[in-house]
Amino acid sequence: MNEHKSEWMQTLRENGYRLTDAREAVVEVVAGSDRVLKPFEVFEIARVNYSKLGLVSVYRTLEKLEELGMIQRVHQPEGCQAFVATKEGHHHLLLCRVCGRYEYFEGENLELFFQEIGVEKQYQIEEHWMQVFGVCSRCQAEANT
Amino acid sequence: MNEHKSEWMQTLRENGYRLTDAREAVVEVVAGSDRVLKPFEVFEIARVNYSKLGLVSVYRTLEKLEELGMIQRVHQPEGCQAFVATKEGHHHLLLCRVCGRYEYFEGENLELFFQEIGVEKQYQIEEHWMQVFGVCSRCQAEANT
DNA sequence: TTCAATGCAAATATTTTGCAATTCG
DNA sequence: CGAATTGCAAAATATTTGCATTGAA
Repeated sequence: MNEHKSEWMQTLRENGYRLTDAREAVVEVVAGSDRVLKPFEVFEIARVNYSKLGLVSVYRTLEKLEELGMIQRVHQPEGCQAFVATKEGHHHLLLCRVCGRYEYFEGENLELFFQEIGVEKQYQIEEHWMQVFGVCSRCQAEANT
Repeated sequence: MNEHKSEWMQTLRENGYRLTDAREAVVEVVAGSDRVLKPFEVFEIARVNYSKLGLVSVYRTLEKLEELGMIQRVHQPEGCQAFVATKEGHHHLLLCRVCGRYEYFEGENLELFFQEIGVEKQYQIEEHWMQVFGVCSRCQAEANT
């Protein structure tokens, strides 16, 4: 998972941001997670390794990571303040309602479909969000225990 | 648009809720709107006709309308605390980024597609969200003025 | 050495809760 | 009448901002 970490730190530097301990701590947690994380969760986890970390720096770092397209916001029934690492290209999210684990999937002709909707409804389409919720295999297995 | 109003009031009554002036004011605004509305916007608009209305009653009424499936929450880049009237069956939302106007569209084989994703990824699919953003024809026209 | 970045505390913004007064049925 | 609902004020949450201090380059 953490192939992302050095890459993200690199990108931050390239965009004129300094590489601080606080940023590294946040990047490490988010880049290395296979689950959706809320700012406060990132704070709690990152703080284990870097106790000086402040919650505000978590918010500020997440903001930059989102701005640079490394992470994206996830919308869930329980709230919309969680993030996941972005994947190259345009992909869609599949989320486990129980544990928050996530995966990406591709929607072949969806782009075309949305363009057609735009023509039909006379909207100039700009973007689309798609998320699918369910229970991942591990959580299904656990439920049967 | 306000074919909904009496229908919603009816449904509230059928579910054991009382028909109060506060509820009527909120229902009238949300049922009659062709745009996405935030709780505070509902409050401001509804208050014009019913000045005694409190913001808390708006929240509480919206909660009930959502619970009974008459309205649904909309997720947007700027926030996720807006609501629209629900449409029968499962439809997807097309939203104008500029004015907040909304329309529904149908996704023919999408259900099947999501089931397939579930099999492939071994997820037990429960629900999906899809929203498309763009600029509606009226706002496009205005931009050229 | 310089200025971006930090962490704290305080300020905002949003939503929820407690409660006495009101009102629907 | 009695219970559900209201609106206010206060509390709880979540996020942002101001600012003196720290630290990366």
